[in-house]
Amino acid sequence: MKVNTPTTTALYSIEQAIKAYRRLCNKNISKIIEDITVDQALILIILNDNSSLTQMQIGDLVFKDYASITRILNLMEKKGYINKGINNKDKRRSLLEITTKGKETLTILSPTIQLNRNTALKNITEDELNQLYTILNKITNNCNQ
Amino acid sequence: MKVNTPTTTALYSIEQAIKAYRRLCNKNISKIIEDITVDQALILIILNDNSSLTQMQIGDLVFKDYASITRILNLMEKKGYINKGINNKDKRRSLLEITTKGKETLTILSPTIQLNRNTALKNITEDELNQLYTILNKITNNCNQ
DNA sequence: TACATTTATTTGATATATCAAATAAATGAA
DNA sequence: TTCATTTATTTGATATATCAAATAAATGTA
Repeated sequence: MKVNTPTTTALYSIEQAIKAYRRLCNKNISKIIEDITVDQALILIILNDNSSLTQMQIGDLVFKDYASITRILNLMEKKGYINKGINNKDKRRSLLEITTKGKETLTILSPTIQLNRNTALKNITEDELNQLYTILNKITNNCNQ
Repeated sequence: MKVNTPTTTALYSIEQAIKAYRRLCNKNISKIIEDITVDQALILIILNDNSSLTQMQIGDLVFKDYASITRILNLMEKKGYINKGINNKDKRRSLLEITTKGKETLTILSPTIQLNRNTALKNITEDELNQLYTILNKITNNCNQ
């Protein structure tokens, strides 16, 4: 395969890393809580830390299409992790809040989420993390021009 | 949002970068060829450069589940980009080959694929690419332990 | 050879990704 | 106020992701 130039391997390795990380997260999370996905857990964290976010804001935070957010939130409501009402100040918007079950789930998952991050970043220095962050941001900006 | 430690931002930025890159690729590719996706184009490149790969090998190369490979290849065959026969040496395996249409498509797409890579990596030095590659590989290995 | 095990691919079920179009509420301008 | 435009969310259609289970061919072993 002719994919061994720095250009191609770098982009290739991004895909590889994120998939390995997601697999790890999914595996460890589903060991603890059966019916929640990594994406749903992340949204739960966001809803727990921030009040009165719109679905669009959530989508922007997690880099997901608004259509995906609609569907993910519907599933999360069906499973009792969140409540979805209507914002009376602006009836186009929904009013999202985490339920008690959602908060409890976060408490239970919290060590696993931390473990996943630590596992992924084992033996990587803070310097390297900053480099990584800087370079990836350049790529993101380049792509979003 | 409390996601501003180096640990979290780094992992977060991987997701962000790969999504931005995929969006860019999809947008530019679909401008040229209507009915092909980035994933399909990548598999086409691989099939063009390598003969007699199994579906599992392709899956390993592009970090995809074998079930996904089955479905993607079926779509690609339906659209005439590849032929899928049976390997008579081992009848469990399929015999994959790129069609003339597939090769022509690659020729047409080749400049766009190169442009996408160059766009994404504009103003990033080879040193940085190597750093990126090294760090991401560490993450991948950490996750796959 | 006969049977258990392994390997390659497929299928089913469910979740997410993406684009386009639809819906409905809010806003701006005449 | 009225109508066009913008904004937030939803829906439809199709592609991909993921796990588990099914299928069928190949291989190993008694």
